[in-house]
Amino acid sequence: MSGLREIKKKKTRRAIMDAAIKLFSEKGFENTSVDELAKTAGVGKSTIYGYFHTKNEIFLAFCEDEIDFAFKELAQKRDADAPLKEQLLTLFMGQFRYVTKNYDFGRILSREMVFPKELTIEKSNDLSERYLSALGEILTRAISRKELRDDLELLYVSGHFYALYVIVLSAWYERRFQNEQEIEQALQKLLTQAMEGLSPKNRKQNMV
Amino acid sequence: MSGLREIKKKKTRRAIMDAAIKLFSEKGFENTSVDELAKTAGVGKSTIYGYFHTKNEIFLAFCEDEIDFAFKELAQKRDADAPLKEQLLTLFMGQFRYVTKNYDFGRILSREMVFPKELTIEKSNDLSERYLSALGEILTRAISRKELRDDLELLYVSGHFYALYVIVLSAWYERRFQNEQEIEQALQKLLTQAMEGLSPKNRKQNMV
DNA sequence: ATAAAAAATCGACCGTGGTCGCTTTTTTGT
DNA sequence: ACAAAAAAGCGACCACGGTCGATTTTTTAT
Repeated sequence: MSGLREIKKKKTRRAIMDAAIKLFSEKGFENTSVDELAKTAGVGKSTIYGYFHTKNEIFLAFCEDEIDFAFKELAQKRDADAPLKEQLLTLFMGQFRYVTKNYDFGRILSREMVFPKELTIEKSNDLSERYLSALGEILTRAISRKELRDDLELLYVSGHFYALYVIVLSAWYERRFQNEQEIEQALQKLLTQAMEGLSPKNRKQNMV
Repeated sequence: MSGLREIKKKKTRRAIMDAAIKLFSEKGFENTSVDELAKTAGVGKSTIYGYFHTKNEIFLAFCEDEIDFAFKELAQKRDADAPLKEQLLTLFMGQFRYVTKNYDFGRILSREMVFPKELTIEKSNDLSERYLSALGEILTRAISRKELRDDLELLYVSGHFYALYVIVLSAWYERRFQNEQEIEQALQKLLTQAMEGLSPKNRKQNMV
């Protein structure tokens, strides 16, 4: 038979992840060494590297779980028929709060998601995909409500909004904003700009 | 007198930077160790840390020089009265080419610029400032030519465009695009979206 | 000119992420 | 049932980034 090996692998992986969740949550990513992780998981150090390419990749796996949770929570409280801008604001602010709950946590995650290293591209893309599909869903509904142009590629619209979120997050890490409120205002302005357009030709009324 | 100390400091700094330029260019950032840097510069290792907080910060200083050069070059060949979109495209594609000349180089620089660590925030912001002011200049002229709305905060418009550039760069690092041409097309689409707006209300004609 | 204070320099040292070659466990083929 | 092959596990080891305490150089004050 051949199941045994697979079962053990699952178990080992689980043990590593459990150790990661415990230690990262307890003492943060940077203060947890791989040696410690190995010891806590009850495996050898190189065993860990048989399951993950780098320490950062362990972190991404850890985030996957977390983000899953955060998204579910968000999905619950979000109103699928609220105005687009409002929904985007809720989504992004939720993510912002989650990501910056811990300063370093957010930076590491963002770096890895936005500018991944070769080794972590795969894991990183899993995460990005999740963002984009959450966005895509919101946008599709907005299109059908005629709140959004329907002549564009969805991915580029998602990308556009996502870009604005990323730049605001970046500004936060550059210390251009001090608090959540400033972030929200900035996001608001940028979203409005995106909707109305930057060219003088198009702007008219932005009433109903 | 008191000049002596300052003079020596200048010299030491220069020596470190020269070593950095030499070694980073020769063998790349990741393959150059600080020990090596110290030896080449003819100083002790900790001396280096008296001038820079981290290895990454040395890298940023190195980039400052490089970017200076790249911008100057760009400024020469750019046509200050070309259509806005064209100028932005030239600027961003120039930066893209420069930044991705070496894969790792670009990633490290981007990470540090977009999501800086506390220690490197200052240096990182110097660089961002340079981008934003280059952008600001182009945009100001575009506003006076009525190519751009004049009722917005300049920083937010710069930020908006910069965001689009960053997201395209990110997509490149995520391997969503294969070559320069795809990058350019994507950038083009996004810039157009930004100008025309994403709301169905505003879009009309985009002729003269 | 000289001594005390301040600043700069140094390399031995530390903890860490990641690798290497060897050992143990599981699978496959007969 | 057994041997050979393959996979998974291991911890000693390495190279690197960064720190520390002691030492040297420069400045300041008298």
